[in-house]
Amino acid sequence: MELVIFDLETTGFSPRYHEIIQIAAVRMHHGKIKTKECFETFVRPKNPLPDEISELTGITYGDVCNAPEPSAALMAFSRFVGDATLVAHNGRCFDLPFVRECCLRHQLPMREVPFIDSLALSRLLWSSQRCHTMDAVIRRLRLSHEGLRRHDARGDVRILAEAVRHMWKRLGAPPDHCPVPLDVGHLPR
DNA sequence: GCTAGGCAGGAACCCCTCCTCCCCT
Repeated sequence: MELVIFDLETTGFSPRYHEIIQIAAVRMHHGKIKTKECFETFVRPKNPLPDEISELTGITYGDVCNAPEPSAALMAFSRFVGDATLVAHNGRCFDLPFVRECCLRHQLPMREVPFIDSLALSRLLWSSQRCHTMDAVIRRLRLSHEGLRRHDARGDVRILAEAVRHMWKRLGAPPDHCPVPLDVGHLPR
């Protein structure tokens, strides 16, 4: 099973009012993380970066001012994904709606892509726990994020890939059998 | 300064519905 673990940084929580400013992804093949097969791009927003977003993510105007426009960035991301299954943390309610809204806004034709929400892996693994944030998952798995910046998509996606690998293993699922039902997302064609 | 929305779990109630919280930047 070929997985592409991805993460977005945005200017806020609402796909309708906010914009994607960074996309990062890493490929996982048969349960092995391919650290050299990664995708990273900043995305140029139409509106100025809010100060609190720069503080949170470390992303500055200098990072995004000459970055690809959203449609070019998403098309490149879609080519990187290919026929793989997408994975994101809370992607069903956050990352995928942002991608879909961006496609609609830029009138990009879309294709369906299989998708796994790592939130579902966490809820299945620690069903008695209420908190399933990325930080909680990292803490429970005792993962180190030394040298990786949280809230930078490049750092988050590497931590998430490790987390997915561990949760998958702990759930006792073989690398080619997803332990939770597959969902569907959209990417530009 | 505002902004989403589907899910899980609990209360109240006997099987659903409603409510609140969660989760992402």
